[in-house]
Amino acid sequence: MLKSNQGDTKMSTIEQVAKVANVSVATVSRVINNSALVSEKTREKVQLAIKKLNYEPNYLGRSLRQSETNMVLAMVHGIDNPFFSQIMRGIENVAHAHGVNVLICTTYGDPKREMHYLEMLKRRYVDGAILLSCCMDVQELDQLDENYPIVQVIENIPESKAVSVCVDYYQASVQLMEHLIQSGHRNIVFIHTGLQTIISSTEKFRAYTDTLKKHGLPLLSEQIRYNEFGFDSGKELIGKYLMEHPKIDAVFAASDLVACGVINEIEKRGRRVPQDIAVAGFDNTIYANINKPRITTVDQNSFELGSKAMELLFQKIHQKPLEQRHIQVSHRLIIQGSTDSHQL
Amino acid sequence: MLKSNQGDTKMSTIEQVAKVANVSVATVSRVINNSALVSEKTREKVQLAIKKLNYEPNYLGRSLRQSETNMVLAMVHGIDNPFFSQIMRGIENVAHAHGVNVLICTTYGDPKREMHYLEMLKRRYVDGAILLSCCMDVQELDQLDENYPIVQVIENIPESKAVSVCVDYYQASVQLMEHLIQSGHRNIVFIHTGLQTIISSTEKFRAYTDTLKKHGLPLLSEQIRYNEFGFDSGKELIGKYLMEHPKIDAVFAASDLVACGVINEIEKRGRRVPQDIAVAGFDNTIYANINKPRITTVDQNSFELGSKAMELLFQKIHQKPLEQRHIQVSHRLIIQGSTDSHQL
DNA sequence: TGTCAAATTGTAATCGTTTACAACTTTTTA
DNA sequence: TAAAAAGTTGTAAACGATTACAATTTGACA
Repeated sequence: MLKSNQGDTKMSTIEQVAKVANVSVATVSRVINNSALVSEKTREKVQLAIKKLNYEPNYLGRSLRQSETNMVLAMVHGIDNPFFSQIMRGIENVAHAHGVNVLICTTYGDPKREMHYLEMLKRRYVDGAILLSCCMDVQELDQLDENYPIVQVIENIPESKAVSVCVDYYQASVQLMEHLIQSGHRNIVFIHTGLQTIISSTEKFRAYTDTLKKHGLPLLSEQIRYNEFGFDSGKELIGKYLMEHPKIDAVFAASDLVACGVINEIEKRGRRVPQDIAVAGFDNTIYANINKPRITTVDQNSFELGSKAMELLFQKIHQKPLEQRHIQVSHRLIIQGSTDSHQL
Repeated sequence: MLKSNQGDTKMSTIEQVAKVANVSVATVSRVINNSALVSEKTREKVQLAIKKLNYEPNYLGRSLRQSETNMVLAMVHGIDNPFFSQIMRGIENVAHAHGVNVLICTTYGDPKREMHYLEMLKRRYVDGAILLSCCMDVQELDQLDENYPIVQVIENIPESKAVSVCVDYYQASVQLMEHLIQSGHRNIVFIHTGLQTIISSTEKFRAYTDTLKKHGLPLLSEQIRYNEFGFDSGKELIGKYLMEHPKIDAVFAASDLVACGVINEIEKRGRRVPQDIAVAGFDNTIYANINKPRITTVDQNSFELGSKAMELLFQKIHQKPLEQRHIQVSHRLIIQGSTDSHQL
């Protein structure tokens, strides 16, 4: 208990510790950073004083002097996406191994909030940032990248010069489309709910169109702008498509949660999944496994996405040359009941 | 573009701005904080210099001097709980209205990580902290509370003196239990997966036992220690209970995701929900609405939980006297298909 | 015992801000 | 026109740490 604080909660400083221990502040600093050679006797004296005053070094002073904070920022859209959560674990794992704290902040796709939090980077409150979502344009991003250590994960802007870590969305989506087509589906719709500027969306869409063309199948979806990744937008969009194209027999949804919404709406309208309409998602989150039937999806190796991104960020922070600017992580197609009735 | 940086990315300081504008640092500072009276002419001069040098004030210096950072910490178990996500929105809403940034950090129930992040509080990196989860003991929490501005939300330790914001878990759970009993269920099991020291768990359990006793019904569950809030632990636990008590006809699960797991396992074993076994969850998250059938649950008014908590934290930070130490937020029982076959 | 090197400790500058106070202008007032 | 008041600006001391560099102590050795 802090009895020695004599009722006063105010923090003690290195100077007070020095006074109590009857040494100089330099010596106290050396003890704290147990780096330099300090004699055992003085070390003990100082440590006693630190205990007595309940001293904790002030990071602001330290960081100001050393011009590094040992903190990094992770910017996400919202924190309720289990896929992001997995990536965060990868990021945190590597960061903590280096004694660095990870701070998460949420933008909800609002450029103002994004700017607000990015000021932490500009104003040296954190050493670098990992962007899991980004709502600025290419110019802004490039300008940021020129001046501060940043790394993009998953939701990157392809035209930007900034470093990024991703899976091969195109290949993964082609595989998924091929699976649907091989299962006999012909009228496939793509339900996509991210921003148009985002690679994870454009690449999926490109794979969708290319694969359909290759097989001479009808292209039912157009690239659409939409800002939500949710259950309800999935419901709404499939509803619209079912009106336009009643013959739909398969759906490629850009995320598992969207796929959940799609399935919910399809069943509400009296059609069966997968017998009448097959549905596939993306990300391999808990949603894909809670849903009945389980949803066919693409696993993105999210832990590795996160750890790789953090490693790259460290390299940028310490100004080490990067061997490659764009890292690709492997993916895996997981076929389950929502597209394969044998697995029900 | 930062051409004026003459290729050097290094940050410019207030001193350089002062030199370029041909004024003193004090004047520059006054312009930045547009507080004191500065003549229009010099203000323009200074702003020009700021633009020219692409100057951004260093928060570390400022915070060191002002001894406040305008940042607060929100400590959560993990970021993948949609319920937490809602609370965060409440917190952020109030914080941003005051120009304060919210930083989220995750502990995953690991006391070491918790301590690690709490150092940010002790070392003045943030002005205060909101704890949405906490794995320290009462003594540690009380000591923290004596010395730093903290507020607990939902997962609080009841014995602690620290301020907290919660719903009335006891009443809410009693309501839920009464609903189950009125629906004709007699063999009700409680599936609980938080730590024993946590009020949201103990209060639910207390309501469970009290209500059963009141109606002379058998008490099938014992308070158990368990550290996960997940789908799989729900499956595992209900599996165990079904072996011990095959006559179970209702389940009260401590969270929606656990309820999902429970339902999944029950159906896997060939029983129907709600006809054979009714299942209720807690928190009113997206999980409760994705599941088929939809899950009966308790809405906790999560946005208000968050905003109230942040308001309290501001009061503590600014050392304003608190009118009450414990704030209660209203809840609402939501009856859906998992306990009521009329709603299927 | 005196000398020198090694080990330990202290002094003071520094990081980038804010701000009390002093100093200097300009304007107002008698 | 001089004095007082009001409006600007500058000087220098904080904030709390780290770290060259200098100064001191210690111990070994001849």
